[in-house]
Amino acid sequence: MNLFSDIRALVIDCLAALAADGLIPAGLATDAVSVEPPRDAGHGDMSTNAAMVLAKPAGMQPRAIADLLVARLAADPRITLAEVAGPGFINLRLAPAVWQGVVHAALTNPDFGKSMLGQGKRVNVEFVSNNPTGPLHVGHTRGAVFGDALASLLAYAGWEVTREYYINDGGAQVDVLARSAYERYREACGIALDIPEGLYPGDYLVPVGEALKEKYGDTLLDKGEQYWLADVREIATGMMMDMIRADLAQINVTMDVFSSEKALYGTGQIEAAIGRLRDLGLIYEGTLEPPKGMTPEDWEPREQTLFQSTKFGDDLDRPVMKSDGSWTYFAPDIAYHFNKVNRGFDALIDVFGADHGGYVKRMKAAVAALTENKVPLDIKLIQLVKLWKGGEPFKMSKRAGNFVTLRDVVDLVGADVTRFTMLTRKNDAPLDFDFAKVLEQSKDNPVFYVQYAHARVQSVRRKARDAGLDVSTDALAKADLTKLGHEAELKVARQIAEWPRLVEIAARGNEPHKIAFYLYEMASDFHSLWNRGNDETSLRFLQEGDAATSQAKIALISAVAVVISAGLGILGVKPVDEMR
RNA sequence: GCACCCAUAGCUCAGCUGGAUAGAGCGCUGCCCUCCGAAGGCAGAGGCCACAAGUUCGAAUCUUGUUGGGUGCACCA
Repeated sequence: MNLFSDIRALVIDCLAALAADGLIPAGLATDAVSVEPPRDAGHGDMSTNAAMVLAKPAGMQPRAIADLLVARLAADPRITLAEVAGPGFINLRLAPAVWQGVVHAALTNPDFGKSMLGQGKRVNVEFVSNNPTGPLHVGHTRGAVFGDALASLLAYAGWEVTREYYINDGGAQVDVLARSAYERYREACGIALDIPEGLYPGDYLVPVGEALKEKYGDTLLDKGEQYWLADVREIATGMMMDMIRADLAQINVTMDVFSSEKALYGTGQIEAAIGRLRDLGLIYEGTLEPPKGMTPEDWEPREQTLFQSTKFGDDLDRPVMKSDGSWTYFAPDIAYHFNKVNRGFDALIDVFGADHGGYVKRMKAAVAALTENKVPLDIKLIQLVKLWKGGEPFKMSKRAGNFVTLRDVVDLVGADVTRFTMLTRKNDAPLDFDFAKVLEQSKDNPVFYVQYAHARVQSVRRKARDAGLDVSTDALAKADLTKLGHEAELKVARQIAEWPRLVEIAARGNEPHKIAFYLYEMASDFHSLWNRGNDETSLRFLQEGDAATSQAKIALISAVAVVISAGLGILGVKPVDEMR
């Protein structure tokens, strides 16, 4: 159900009919024909650029095509007015019944807004994916919220989505974790704590130490790490992953799949992935030039096994094997992406922190090479979150680790506010998060404003029901929407009609923030329509006309609530029914 | 030195993959209540879309260059 694609289909049909009649050349490409809401509502409900984009290939004046097209379009019952304007736009005015149909559909069709854009294809969204060495902090939170909302958006737009977490447990930092946990184990055994430089000091490892004490007693004391490192690493990473899962649960993020980097070793998958690149002639032994302008101090030329990523748009070829013969971090990453491809995904999305920007080209190059450009990889970079409180930079009271964790944020403002706020910016723009402002009950706080709109609709419905109006879905579905005619009401109807289209636009660009902005606009349109004071006066306003009019009004605002609820659902925010 | 991201109203930011006179909120100015929710409403001022070329019917949007800010740049993940 997308009014804009319906009307676009109509335009295309009319063009075909004109071609069939020999009035315009046959076989013109119509890809560039679009139907959009005009910027200025005074221009009509919709406008199409068809005449302008076809003028050149048809070898005709835009005006001539437009005149022909207008005549055809006007014959459709949905169109009440079609006229040529400006350089060749065709502005369309739609019949009231069309808008009523939209409101009706929003109320009665549970799939209103959903799209088949994804055609049921499988997409893998990989996000968070941080090292299992500690709790999630604010930066991870933004990535988590973004990835989760993006996944929901794509699901809503017709993709089959897998949410995936890649556990970076193969590198040196999990050894550091194990050593840090061992210090906590000693502490649990009654030995004074003295954490060496370079280890993780966070007190979140205290329970790990205790668990180790529980399991091993004091048998690990005074033993070299060759005796305990592997076991302690296993237990510590396991507990860290439990903690991370619990952190994610705090903001209602649930992963479908956890993949482990470590688990790739020894399976032959890395060798297979690199082998495939080698078969493609993209692996060679070579020596890289030092980067100009900033040669590292310890630079020495060394021969490495390199992947020819420059063939796929990277700036340098990248090492997959160190000079000592072990894999670089890039190799398992290639294997992991190959693994995802082999699991049958039609598209891959990675959500990275902005500090991994330098990694994007090589990863895309690897996937492009492995799949011969068949499986697209989109990488979304998440910019930093700056924390504030009432306009002042926010500092957490000192805790172990000295960073603000996901739990800190959720404790202060709750999961819903956290999620919505994190989505009020494009992923590639820095985000200001002000603990005071996000809780403010005012118009310039989008979270509140949207929730308030939803709550207000529910409140009006309750009051109307108590006053004896039938507000059941059945009754509203039959409401006579021709009673709606005020400009503010039409504006709301137009905004509702925009919803399915916006979903597709947001999904096409992997941009969930557009949902948040849309919801704010929807709320704003609703509030200006319903500027009738409190619920009591709202009710009186409702009852001003006859019962049919009242019902039409309720139908309209109920449709607003349906759309807001759907949008919040994508963002992973629970709509509220009552403001406190 | 190279690459990536960013640059839009005084402030914080949208801007629909190229559309018409560039939008919103806050702030500012003026009006509307002063008994029912002002958490409002109406109106207004405010712009060289960083700069310069190019592409075409048409550019904030695409290309190239310049300036200014952020990030990252070989055996760390």
